[in-house]
Amino acid sequence: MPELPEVEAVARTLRPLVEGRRIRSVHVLHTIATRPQNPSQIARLVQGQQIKSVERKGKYLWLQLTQGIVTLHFKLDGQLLWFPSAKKMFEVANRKDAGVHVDVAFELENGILGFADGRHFGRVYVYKSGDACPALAGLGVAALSPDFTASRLSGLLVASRRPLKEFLLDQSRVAGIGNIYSSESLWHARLNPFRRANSLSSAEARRLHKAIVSVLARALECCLHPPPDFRDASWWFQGLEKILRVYDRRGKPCRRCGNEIERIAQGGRSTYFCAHCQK
DNA sequence: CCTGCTACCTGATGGC
DNA sequence: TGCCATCAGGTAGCAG
Repeated sequence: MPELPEVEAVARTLRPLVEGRRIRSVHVLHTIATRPQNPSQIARLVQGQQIKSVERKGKYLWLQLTQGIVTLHFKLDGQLLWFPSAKKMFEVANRKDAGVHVDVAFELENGILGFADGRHFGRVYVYKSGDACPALAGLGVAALSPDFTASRLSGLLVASRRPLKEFLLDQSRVAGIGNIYSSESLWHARLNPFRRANSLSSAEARRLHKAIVSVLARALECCLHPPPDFRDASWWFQGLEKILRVYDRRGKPCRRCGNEIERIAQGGRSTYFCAHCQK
């Protein structure tokens, strides 16, 4: 559930399911998801603890325990699954025919929370506190948080000479924007992805801020209707293509000016944009 | 410090 | 149909 809106929708769906529950045990089924932390280390820190809350910053999700945290990062394809019992989970998980790859399972009083990722990119780590997690500590201002203001964005832009597209993907500056919503935000702001961050006028910076906020908010609404269904391993976010204006539209007409949408590579990732109306 | 490149995995898709 | 190349919503780590 890659970018901020998807992870936020997951967080909201997860809260009523796990908040206040106790973690009876942890099963690490694929150690690649937790390496270099080992299963016994994880079990020792987590088992028996209560989940006080579910938190999110950028694309990171974490379970706040009585003491310590469990961070979850879904990378490209990771997802959460919910099973009524360990028995039910092992009936479908990690069998050749089923296509359900649970890497880590948390056994709670009311069911099993599985972290699943067939590609094994996603990661689950345990820390004694939020401050002890370097990845969380390195995140910049959270997009959609009250701190993410136009002037805050403007200050960050001025300090960077990177192309706008790469600037937006840098989680240490603004946390939560990924490859889809960076292209979308630049299209809405009518800004060319090659423009240097520090070349923007203050009016352009405000335009970009407004575009980011509206793109993420709209995507979140979409991600909540319908909300994630952890009981269905084949479930995925629906209908996002309806709200996307440029992403994955190479060769199609720009919805603003009719010019052909281009796809180019920046920093090894695809950028979609309209060369005619994004200046 | 900053930037650019590679690696990490697996599965789906498209061109020939 | 088969095969190979390319692509995928992300980030850590490393070299320069």
